[in-house]
Amino acid sequence: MVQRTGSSHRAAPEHTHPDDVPVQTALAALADPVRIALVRELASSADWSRSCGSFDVPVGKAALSHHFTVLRGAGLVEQRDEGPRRVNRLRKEEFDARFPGLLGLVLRGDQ
Amino acid sequence: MVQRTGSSHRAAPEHTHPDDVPVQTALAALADPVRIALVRELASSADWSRSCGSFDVPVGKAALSHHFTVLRGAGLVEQRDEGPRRVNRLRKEEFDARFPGLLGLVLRGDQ
DNA sequence: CCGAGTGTTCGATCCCTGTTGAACACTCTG
DNA sequence: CAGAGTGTTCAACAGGGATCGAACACTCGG
Repeated sequence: MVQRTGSSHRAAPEHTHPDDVPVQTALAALADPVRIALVRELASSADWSRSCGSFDVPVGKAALSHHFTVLRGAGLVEQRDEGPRRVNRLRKEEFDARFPGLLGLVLRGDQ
Repeated sequence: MVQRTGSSHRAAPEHTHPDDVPVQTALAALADPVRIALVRELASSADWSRSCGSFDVPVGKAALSHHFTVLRGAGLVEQRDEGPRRVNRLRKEEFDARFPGLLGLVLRGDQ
């Protein structure tokens, strides 16, 4: 069996590199409880191991899809299609190179 | 003549120490163009040298007053009454101790 | 004591963002 | 090819935040 992981007929999600993200956009993306939860949960998981629906947040899938769009637009998350689901990866290195320390502040989690 | 600087009959503004500020609040406070402008302009001025009305932002004084309330609530700004006006100080050290690097990211100003 | 200057508060408005349910699109399995 | 699972898009809605003008409070200088 061939592993066609990554070559779907679906439109690939649009990504924004952290280098192209204004500070204000990055801050706004992280100034939301649901997205903070997503980023934290994502940080404590292996890359590409979590599909969008696998997160423990109290919102429907429509809102969830919206939040991932925001995270992508802020250069925080990279997504890839794997069969029927869309798996995620936190862009730690790239984002930290652009905004040193910012991600760390959010992940610290001391309120 | 006596310098009564600081002892007015006006209610002193309520301040929040950065240590008591949640990350989300700090991020939300900085995720606004007007407040970013205020913080930047404040950073390039001497402490207590700027009154609220002396900032170059395109909003009326009602909105301006609101923004300073938000900045105080995020532990970013300290205010003191000097006669008829309220002068400001950016809480660089305290805020940076609580959120290392965050203020620096905003002050960098590379979009 | 009056007036100018400064800042806050209040009410109203507007817009943006987060949310939902429903419909749709795509993938894989039987 | 039907159906289950996953995620996006759409229209609609609600809530919050930013904004303004007006009224008010306070300080200082004539």
